[in-house]
Amino acid sequence: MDGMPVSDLSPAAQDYLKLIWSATEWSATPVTIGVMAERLGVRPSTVSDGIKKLARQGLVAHAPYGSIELTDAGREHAVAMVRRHRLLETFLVDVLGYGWDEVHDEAEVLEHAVSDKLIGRLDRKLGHPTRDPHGDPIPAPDGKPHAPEGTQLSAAAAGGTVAITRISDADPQMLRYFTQLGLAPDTRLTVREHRPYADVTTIRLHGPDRDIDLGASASDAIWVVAV
Amino acid sequence: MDGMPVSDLSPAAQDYLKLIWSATEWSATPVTIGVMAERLGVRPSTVSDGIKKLARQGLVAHAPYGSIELTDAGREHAVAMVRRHRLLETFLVDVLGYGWDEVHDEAEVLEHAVSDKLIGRLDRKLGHPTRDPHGDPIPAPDGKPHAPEGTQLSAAAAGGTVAITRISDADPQMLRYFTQLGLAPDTRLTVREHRPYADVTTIRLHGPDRDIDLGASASDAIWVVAV
DNA sequence: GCCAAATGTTAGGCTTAACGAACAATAATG
DNA sequence: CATTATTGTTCGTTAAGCCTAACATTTGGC
Repeated sequence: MDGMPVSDLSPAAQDYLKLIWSATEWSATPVTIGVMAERLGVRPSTVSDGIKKLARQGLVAHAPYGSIELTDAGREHAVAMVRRHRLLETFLVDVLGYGWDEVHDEAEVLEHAVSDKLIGRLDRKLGHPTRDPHGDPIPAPDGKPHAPEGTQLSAAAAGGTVAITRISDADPQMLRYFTQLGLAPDTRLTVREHRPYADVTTIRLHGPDRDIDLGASASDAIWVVAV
Repeated sequence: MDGMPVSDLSPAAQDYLKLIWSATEWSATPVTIGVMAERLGVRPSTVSDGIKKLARQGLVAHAPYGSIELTDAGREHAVAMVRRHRLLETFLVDVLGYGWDEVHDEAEVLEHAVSDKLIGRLDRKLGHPTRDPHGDPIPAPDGKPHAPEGTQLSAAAAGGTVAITRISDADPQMLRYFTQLGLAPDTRLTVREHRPYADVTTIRLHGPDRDIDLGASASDAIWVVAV
């Protein structure tokens, strides 16, 4: 139902589609021009122009002043880009020995340069992985979503013992902080308490048995599942 | 005397510099606007503009209507790009299992997208290789040339037994043909005769003991050393 | 050594992706 | 519910990198 490979889109178009898809992966917040502009580090006017063009190409649905949604064709390209990004991150960590906090920016550039053939080879080399180094699901070649699991740490019931399933890779700075603390995918911990007005969640790490206070942005970035 | 990493140049500028360097690697033919335009697949006017800009940046020496030469700074960037290209080709063959005739175009794109850090990791992963899959020398990080060796097959003495040291990667089509024939770096053969006006060189492959006639473009693309 | 052919340069346009400024529409507040 | 604040859109520019067409300079043949 298209024939156009994702590589035929401009890097900017690829970024737009990937961002729209990613923004709705873990929450249902509607995607707006402003949010996109901020995350892409460009001006709203630039995004407004760009979205208009994607709409003309039938990749997004967008009425002026309305919110932005992917069409089926647009979603297909977006998922292909996410697959690229996550396979590349996995490669950088597993094969080249990068730290999991160092891979995001590198993958961000590479994802626009690799061919479908290279992605296929990489997938084979890596043993068809289903999770990237942050625990994010890697979509299959056909775009099947690899259903995500877990809830944000900020929403996990106090007292429960959980394992980290994913950590948002949006902020490398934060990832380095987590590394220092010993927080990574598969780390086990107990949720001790949420202190609502301080926006602080206290957790206890298993193993070192250390207590850690996390602010809202940190406990929103960590996804856990009960064990 | 620079500090500017090669990644700060535009992809087009990187291509120009790499091409100028490569053109003089195996022969002393002066580089002209026309040659560059043809190899890059763009119009001479485009190259003329581009070279003027590189001259302003102090990366090439070029007086109007004159020939084109790299400055020391330009050479540094050019060699860095060649290093990237050849390490990437080696990676694609050694790690991802590409055929040596499939890697050129992929590397051509990737070389503009990888970081210096990635190149360093790749080099280590590959065991600091000194030759790429075509037998071309991989410059060291400091730009030291890894002295080339051998002569073109077209210039090798008839009757001599030689080993292939490199095969120009300029034409993937030709590489596929060579693969079919069993010609690759390290292949041993005997030069039987050069027939000057037919522009044909006859060689005998060791092992299969097969005789092969090669035209001028083929016997220019193959470099050999006496064994 | 002159003139034509080959080669190189300049000038003017096009496209993409960015910007800022001015304007339009929607949302929020009193 | 009117007015202000926020958010989104349009429009005119800019910078790269490409193009074509017109012009300039070399080079090579006779």
